[in-house]
Amino acid sequence: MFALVDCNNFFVSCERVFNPALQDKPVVVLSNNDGCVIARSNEAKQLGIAMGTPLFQIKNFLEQQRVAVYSSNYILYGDMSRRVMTLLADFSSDLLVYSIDEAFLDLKGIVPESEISGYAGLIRQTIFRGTGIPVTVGVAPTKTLAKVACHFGKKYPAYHNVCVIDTEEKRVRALHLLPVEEVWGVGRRHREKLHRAGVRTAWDLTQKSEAWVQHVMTATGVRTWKELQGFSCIEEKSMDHKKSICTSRSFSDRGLCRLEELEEAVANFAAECCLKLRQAGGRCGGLTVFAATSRFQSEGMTHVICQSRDLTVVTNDQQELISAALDLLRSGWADDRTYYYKKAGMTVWDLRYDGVVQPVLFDPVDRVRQAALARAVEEIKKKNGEDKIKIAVQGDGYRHFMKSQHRSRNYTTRLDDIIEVRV
DNA sequence: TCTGGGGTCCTAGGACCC
DNA sequence: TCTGGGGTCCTAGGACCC
Repeated sequence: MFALVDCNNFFVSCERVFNPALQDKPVVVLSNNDGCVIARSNEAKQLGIAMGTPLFQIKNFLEQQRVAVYSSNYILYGDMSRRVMTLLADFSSDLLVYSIDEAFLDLKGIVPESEISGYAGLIRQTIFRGTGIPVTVGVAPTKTLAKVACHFGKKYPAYHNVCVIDTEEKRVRALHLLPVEEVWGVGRRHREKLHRAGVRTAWDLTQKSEAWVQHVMTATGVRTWKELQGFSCIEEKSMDHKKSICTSRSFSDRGLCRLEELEEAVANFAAECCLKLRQAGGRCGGLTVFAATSRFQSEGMTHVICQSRDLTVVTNDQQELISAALDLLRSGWADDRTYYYKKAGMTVWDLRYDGVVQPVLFDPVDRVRQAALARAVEEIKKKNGEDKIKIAVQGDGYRHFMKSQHRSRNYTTRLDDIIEVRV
């Protein structure tokens, strides 16, 4: 049996932990740049606020309804997530962190089937007491069915956020009640195709032949189809060994139009990628830099820069990555006219985690000096803080190009932001 | 005026090999 | 007029997830 533990309205719940006045009130959290709604409390959902709604479209409505609005605070959410996952690790040696707010636990051999419901309740209670975050636990023989269980655990209050699918009867009943588009792995495109074929519920999908599912939904769809029938076959890999790492941002207002501004942004993206790479203990064999005008820009005003490059020697050196990223940006820069770039970013790929570096005979880079410098910089950062030393081109202004007007404090990671309690 | 960020997997088709 | 057969590898694009 697998348990899926899913934090309820996670980003909103994080804000509520440190601001109890938000309890029972409508709350939304915005995407970076205060662009879209990406998390909603149940009260906000009841007001009809849809996931992904652009803020500007509902700004007045939010004010009228006295909805509390927060910019996203990923430092806070990331730290709260880490706390939740740390507690979860005590409940199974086989823990798979699936996203910032979800994890699968393999319960095989851990608890007898008759006690599973109680165990799930204990998980819920432990996480809430330890972090203040409410979670829902869904338990079933496959990960996809655990997702189904979790869905119903949230939907019906009588379950008290714990739902177990442990009999054939429960499985069949759950699948009949579940619209096919709610199934994990069925998105918008597949929903349309399935509806046209008369497939409305998860049960309907299981009644189709394997060949039909393979044709309509390819190999991933077949796995979903099997999982719904109770045959476990989705082997989610742990995210420790990512295949690529990306850092990207949108810019506020019209965007950036000068090369120097974009250079500053890209240098910071490269530095951020490098930090993530080092924290993961990896090196990369190549990189891509991109910048694009708004998706909503009228025709003729659009432009996309997207330049990639292999590295001759795998690296996680900050200077080298920043320098390579800037070369790529400049090589894609359009001189003929002015464009307003609304979004830019960088991806590193071909990641290696084995520490093996294959040298080349005529390497233009002095690796020994490079490593010595990187060590010195790292020491300074460790002693004085991550932001205390940087490459000059990173500048100090690029964050001003991004909007974040309703950010909460970093209650759990910054001493100056720690919460005060008066008695 | 304004519209997120970060990932994964699969497949078709092109390029190339002998 | 007519143009083989059997492979592998890579990549772009599509679909999905949170």
